[in-house]
Amino acid sequence: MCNNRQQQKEKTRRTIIDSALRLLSQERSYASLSLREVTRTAGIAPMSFYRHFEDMEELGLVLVDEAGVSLRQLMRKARQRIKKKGSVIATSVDTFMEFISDNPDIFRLLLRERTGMSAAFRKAVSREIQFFVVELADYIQQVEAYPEAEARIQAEAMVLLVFNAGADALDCNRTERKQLAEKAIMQLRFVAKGADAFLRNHRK
Amino acid sequence: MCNNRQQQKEKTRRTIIDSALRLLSQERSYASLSLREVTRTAGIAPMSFYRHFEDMEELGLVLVDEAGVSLRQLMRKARQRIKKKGSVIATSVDTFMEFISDNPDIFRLLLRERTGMSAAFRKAVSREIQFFVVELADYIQQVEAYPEAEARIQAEAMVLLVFNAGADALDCNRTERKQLAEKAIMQLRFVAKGADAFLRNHRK
DNA sequence: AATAACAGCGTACAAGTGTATGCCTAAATA
DNA sequence: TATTTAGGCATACACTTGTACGCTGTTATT
Repeated sequence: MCNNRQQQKEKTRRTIIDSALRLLSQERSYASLSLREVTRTAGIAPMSFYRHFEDMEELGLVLVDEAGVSLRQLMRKARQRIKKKGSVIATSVDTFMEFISDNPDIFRLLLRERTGMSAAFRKAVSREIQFFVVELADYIQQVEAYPEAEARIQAEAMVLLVFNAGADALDCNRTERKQLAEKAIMQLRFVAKGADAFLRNHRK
Repeated sequence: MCNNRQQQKEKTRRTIIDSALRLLSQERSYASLSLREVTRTAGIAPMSFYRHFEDMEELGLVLVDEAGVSLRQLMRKARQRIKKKGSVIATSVDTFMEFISDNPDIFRLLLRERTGMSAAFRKAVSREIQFFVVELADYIQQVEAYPEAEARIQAEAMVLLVFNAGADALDCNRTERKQLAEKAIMQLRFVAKGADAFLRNHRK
């Protein structure tokens, strides 16, 4: 019965992960976190870190994975809401902003560290964001019947705008956040309407 | 005649600045640069740094200023070209990409470190980028006669898209860069056309 | 010509870092 | 019950970091 053992290990593993996230939630870049600092706030000895992760880099990639899971939850939630309510754009942006309010730490990792860091890290982050883009591009292709390439380009623009609004919103209060959301919604409408007009013109 | 003295000082000051930029051009975030590392590549003693800058932070802000100067040069060049050639969007994006090719180090600072770093740093960077936004918003207001708020929102979207393309282009070869430019151009056209259609609709 | 200013250097130190080694103890296996 | 396994810890080592102090030698001022 190797249960108690594994449970304990998993528990301290989570402690490490949560500690890193907590440190990240202050104004810190992941690159500036030291192994010792993480173990210190986790309440374990520095060397114990290696029983769970090879590197700080490996921990970082795990954090990105966690963020990816959250992102997919977010997509699911947005889809559900869109089915009920009408406006796709407004619903999506609001859902996104709500998620940022609820668990800001994990989003900070993706949003603020999308650039910087090591190449492996950047690659992992952009991979997670690509899920968003592909999903949205599929949706656009399906609903609007655009060519794949144009749908993709439109989706990339929209995701970029939303994520940027999210990054700005991270350190804002509720009312500022609302303004940012409205701005993003308008920008997305520009893109959507523009793509529509543009492709309608060029379709023959 | 206090000239030779000042000249020499200015010279090593530049050496420090250039060394920092050179280090930045590799895959490094500014926050990860150490004072000693900068002085080492500059070929001076660590303590000599303090004869020129208070801090690494102060050096960082100087670098941002330098980048700001480059940005304004870029704007001037783009305006000149627009007067001669036609397409505003394509000319602007191409000019931007050309500038990134010519002096990538200074742009890396703005593009890649737009987020992250200290609050003072982020503020300085976004201030420089705001110049771009304001300039573009003015242009839009003037040419298209949009309300100020909408012109601003449109300008922010466009600048974000261009800068993002620039950031992606930093580590690309010529042909990839060309593709990114084309993508950005299309995205900007979406925004421009969309804003047009949107505001035409709502103007009654 | 005498003096002040000052850019730059070498040394030194305290604090922080990653990690190698080896021990301890409780759980898992035999 | 005896033995192995493995998570966790303390110690230790070799670095790197920022910066305080005092000294140079050259330049600028008087």
